[in-house]
Amino acid sequence: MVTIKAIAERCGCSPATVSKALNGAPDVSRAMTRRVRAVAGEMGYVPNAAARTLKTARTYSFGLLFRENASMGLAHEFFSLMLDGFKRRAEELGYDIAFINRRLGGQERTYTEYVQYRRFDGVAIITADYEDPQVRALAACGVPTVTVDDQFDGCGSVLSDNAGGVQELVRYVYDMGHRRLAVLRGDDNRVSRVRWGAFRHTCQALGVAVPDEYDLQGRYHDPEGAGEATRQLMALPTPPTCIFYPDDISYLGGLRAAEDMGLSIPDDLSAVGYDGIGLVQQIRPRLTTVWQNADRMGVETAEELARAVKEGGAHTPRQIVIPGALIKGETVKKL
Amino acid sequence: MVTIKAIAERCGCSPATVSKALNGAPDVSRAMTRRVRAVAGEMGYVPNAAARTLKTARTYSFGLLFRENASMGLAHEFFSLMLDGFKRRAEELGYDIAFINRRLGGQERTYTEYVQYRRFDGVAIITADYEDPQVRALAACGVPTVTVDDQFDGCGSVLSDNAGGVQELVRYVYDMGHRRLAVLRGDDNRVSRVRWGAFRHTCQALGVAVPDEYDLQGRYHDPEGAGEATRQLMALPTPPTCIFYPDDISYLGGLRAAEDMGLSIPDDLSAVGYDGIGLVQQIRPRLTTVWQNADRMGVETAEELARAVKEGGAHTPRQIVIPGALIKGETVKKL
DNA sequence: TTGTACTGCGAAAACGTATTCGGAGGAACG
DNA sequence: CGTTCCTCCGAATACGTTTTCGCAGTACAA
Repeated sequence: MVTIKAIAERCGCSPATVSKALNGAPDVSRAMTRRVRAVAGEMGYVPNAAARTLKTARTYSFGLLFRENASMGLAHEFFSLMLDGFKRRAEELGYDIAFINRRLGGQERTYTEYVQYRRFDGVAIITADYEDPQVRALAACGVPTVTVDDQFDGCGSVLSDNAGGVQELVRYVYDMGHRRLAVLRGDDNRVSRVRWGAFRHTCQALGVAVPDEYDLQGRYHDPEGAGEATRQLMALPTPPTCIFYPDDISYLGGLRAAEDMGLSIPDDLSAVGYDGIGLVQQIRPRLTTVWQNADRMGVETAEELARAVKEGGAHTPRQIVIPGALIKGETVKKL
Repeated sequence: MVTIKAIAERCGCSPATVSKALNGAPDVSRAMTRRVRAVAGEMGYVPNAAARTLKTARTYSFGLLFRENASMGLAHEFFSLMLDGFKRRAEELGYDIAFINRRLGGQERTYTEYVQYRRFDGVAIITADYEDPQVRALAACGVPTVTVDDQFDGCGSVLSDNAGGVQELVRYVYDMGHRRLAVLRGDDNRVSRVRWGAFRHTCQALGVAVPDEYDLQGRYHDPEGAGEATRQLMALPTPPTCIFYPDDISYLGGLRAAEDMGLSIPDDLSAVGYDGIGLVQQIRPRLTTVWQNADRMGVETAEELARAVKEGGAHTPRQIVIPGALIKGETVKKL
């Protein structure tokens, strides 16, 4: 490995001058700068990140925390698109991405300790379990942090406009003539509560009553559970005319269950999802759903994080809300 | 930030002793070791990765190269599941994961330079464009490397058993009575060539002739293209009885096209895919396809990489082939 | 001539850790 | 008592870089 010391010898100058020349310091002559850079180039010099970090206390890299014990994790298009956007924008801004562990030299440690060990400039918490005390500790440990789809004191956050999306979706279904609306909720977390609140609120504003038996607790990305819920709903004396599934994947379970019962979507039953997953849009009937702008959420996460790092203590964390878009498919029948 | 020097003062010993005690060196007494560790614990000591790396020339982290200009990239379940397995196993083995760029301090550099900059202990090339000269240079630069679904000299590799999978698939379709088999190929790369070769070879062994008009060049994960190909094939004077799509997602395009033409799968046309994506298995008719064990491929990649790092020059790179599994769905009709 | 200002460079220290080597002290042995 | 051996610890050095500060030299003005 060639070091600045070796370059200094070849150039007949000191290592200090080499360092300054390579970094474009003003107190080195143009001639010297050119010479140093030429020699560095021909010797194949590559700086040493560890040495640089040790000296400057900066790593130019972001730590990324993904939930671990999740059902889908990375395999969900929403999260992978967000990661893609985050990674792309962070790299444009000059930051690298590394995953955050809780393992450190064979031993189990906390996220916070790991982040201190690696000296990340900033931390993005993309889909962790926000109830986990370790996650909360990490968000509060002083390293610039941005959370996605949840909100902590002192941290920036990027939030999908779930309330707006649900409202638009409910209004659309209402406008199509539906009055008997059933909802299947996802796992209990902030996103679910926001969506459910928006659902109830919008229904109320429209004068639509939602009886208890139309309001079911379910899980995200659980086609089997959604199928079971669908059977249960359609067996009621007065079944709903439209079911709000917690997400596009769960809807697939509902679709299967409906077919098994001899019901056709949308002729016998209307249905909507949430997420706007590209793959699901490929199947017939095309699902009416709300598309979440996952890529842009990742991009905004990177930008907010970069701002937080750059501005340091002077930074005022922002709450960034990203709107989605209603996809009018073929699964809601005009009544 | 508390350093070993601070611990040394509190313990009344030297930094060297602290370092040795924390690392479990044999030449420090049990009593001293206990005391140092206790003090380190109560002072909240966390080692500094940069300093350690500078001294030891090891980072305990793997660089990960994902293709950049891909249509899907991370958003494909196959790759995200593989990444998940890779990450999980690597962390169990004590390695962290970071993405590989080609940006370094604002400037565009090569992958190789970036890897040298970060001093990764090993590199995994998961879905890069293997024709890219930069990728080939990285694989040849001396850092322990494992490639997935392609093979380079001197590097370990983890390969999906595409030949075996295709062969099993073709035989199954043949056994179901089909003799007019059409194939839509994916983008031109090693995997496609292996699959196509296995297809031709198996057909030949079974005495099935594949006319040129049954053999189409297409792309991966391209439902529109697959739909177009399907229309083209079904417009032939003697259309095929079964179409081999390059992957599960492309099949969805075929399914739509068939429905548009008033054809029912599998009654009027049989179809098979490749990948075994969970989401696609949720839809009716359930697709007959070959499931690839992406998680295990990721795990094996991590293990082979760890071996290569551990054994250093003495390591003999392995070719690890991971079998898939035929999923007998409902899209191939018994003739 | 003296004084002032600016330019271009280098010596040296520092970041936090791991490792080598030697020395002090004690125990065991002849 | 002298010798050898073992245990435990610390001084010193090195890893590669950045940064501060001072110095020499030159230019310019008074």
